[in-house]
Amino acid sequence: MLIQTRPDPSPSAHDRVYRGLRTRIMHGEIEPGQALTLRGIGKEFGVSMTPAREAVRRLVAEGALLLSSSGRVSTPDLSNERIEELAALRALIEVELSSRALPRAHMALIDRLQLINGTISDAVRAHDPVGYIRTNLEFHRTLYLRAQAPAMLAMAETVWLQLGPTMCKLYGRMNRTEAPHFHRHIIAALKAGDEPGLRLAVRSDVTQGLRMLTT
Amino acid sequence: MLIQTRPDPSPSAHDRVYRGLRTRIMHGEIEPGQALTLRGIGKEFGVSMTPAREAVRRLVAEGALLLSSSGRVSTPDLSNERIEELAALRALIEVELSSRALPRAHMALIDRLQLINGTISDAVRAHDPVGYIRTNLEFHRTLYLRAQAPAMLAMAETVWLQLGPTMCKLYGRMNRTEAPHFHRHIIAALKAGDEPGLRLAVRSDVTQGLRMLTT
DNA sequence: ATGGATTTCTTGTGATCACAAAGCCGCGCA
DNA sequence: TGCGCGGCTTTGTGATCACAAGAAATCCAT
Repeated sequence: MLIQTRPDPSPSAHDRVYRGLRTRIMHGEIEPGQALTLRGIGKEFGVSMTPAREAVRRLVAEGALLLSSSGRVSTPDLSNERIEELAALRALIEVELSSRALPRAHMALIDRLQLINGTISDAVRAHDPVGYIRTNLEFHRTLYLRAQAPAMLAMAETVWLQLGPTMCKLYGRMNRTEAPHFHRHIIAALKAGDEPGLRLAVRSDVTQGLRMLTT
Repeated sequence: MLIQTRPDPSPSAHDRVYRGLRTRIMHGEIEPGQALTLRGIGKEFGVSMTPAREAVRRLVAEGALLLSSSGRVSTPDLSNERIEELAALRALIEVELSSRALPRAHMALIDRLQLINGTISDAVRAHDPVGYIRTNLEFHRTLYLRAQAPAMLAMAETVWLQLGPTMCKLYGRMNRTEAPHFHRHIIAALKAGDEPGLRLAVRSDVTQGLRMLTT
């Protein structure tokens, strides 16, 4: 069989599949318990089973997917204990990240955060759960990128990934009326250079968002 | 991510390769910068390239291996900033784990920890770096298992994994004279039920062990 | 019509192969 | 002697295939 001429020079096939699935999971576009098949993934991304399997294996290793004993793959349905753990991890890591970002947070960053916060409000008003989750993550990531701590950010994103399907389930059935108000606390603490206030605001935002996840 | 405690009766090929490489890396048996080949790994474990590639991809995703732009795979040589980040992560996560383990730490656990600590001293006296690293990790894991927090423990192990080759380089050229004395502080705090003391002891043990890693 | 057995289909697993790109070695030329 | 340069080799990538195990559908007997 001839190699199909792909115009993409840099991204390998498994990487495209991995990124595609990853963002879908992190943004909460796949609900918990949904089953996936390697051949289906391969057909969707136009590749064979081999890259699909590698991408799935990687996501399983990161806790974003669950591999049943028979090898079947699906999105995990988290227990309340697991959710509490992941929320605690978010609090630990993201508080540290925000604290490290504070000294480098200049006005341009704060402006961008306020802009993103406005987009969150738009998504809330439009009752768009996926848009809400995606923009909310963008808010946090924009702040944490300033921490210049890639290993910590990767850890935080791994936690987000594990919570993705569960957040899909939650925000699907809940109707927010406004953007999370702790984001305003975060921005205010950044403006004031108030580190204890920032830590408290980030911790509150993370735990408040996940307290309602535990049924 | 190795969450299930029971060994699978029929471990698949990629899982055997993954576990084999993982323990070798975590125990510091591979020094940083060492190159690996898929065919070599496959031959070593008696499998073809496919499971070897899946295992390598998984370890790359966990930060235990580095994939160069040309696809070559090797153990990473960490920068000082990265080491500092990982040390901070260890401090954050392991302090929390020890704190959660404290209420469940009974006498049998403390006895086991003291036994393991004795084995660490033996490894130090025998100038056995790999044995020292392995037993040291066993000390921490034994304590953290009591926290009943598998997601957090998995995160901690991922950090250990990333530090494995670097610890190999360090402990190879350093000659310890005694077991880490903060382990005695940890055991004392466990006996006394002293949570602040335990948090301080764990944090000290982690950061002290990694301060000398930054060249 | 219903429950159990059997067949069929689906799905994951791992080996193998063709191919491309990167490394490596040695030959030849200045 | 130093430096390209062309070929050979090594190595990763992804498609394809045979196989086994599980799930689903079908069929037969009561």
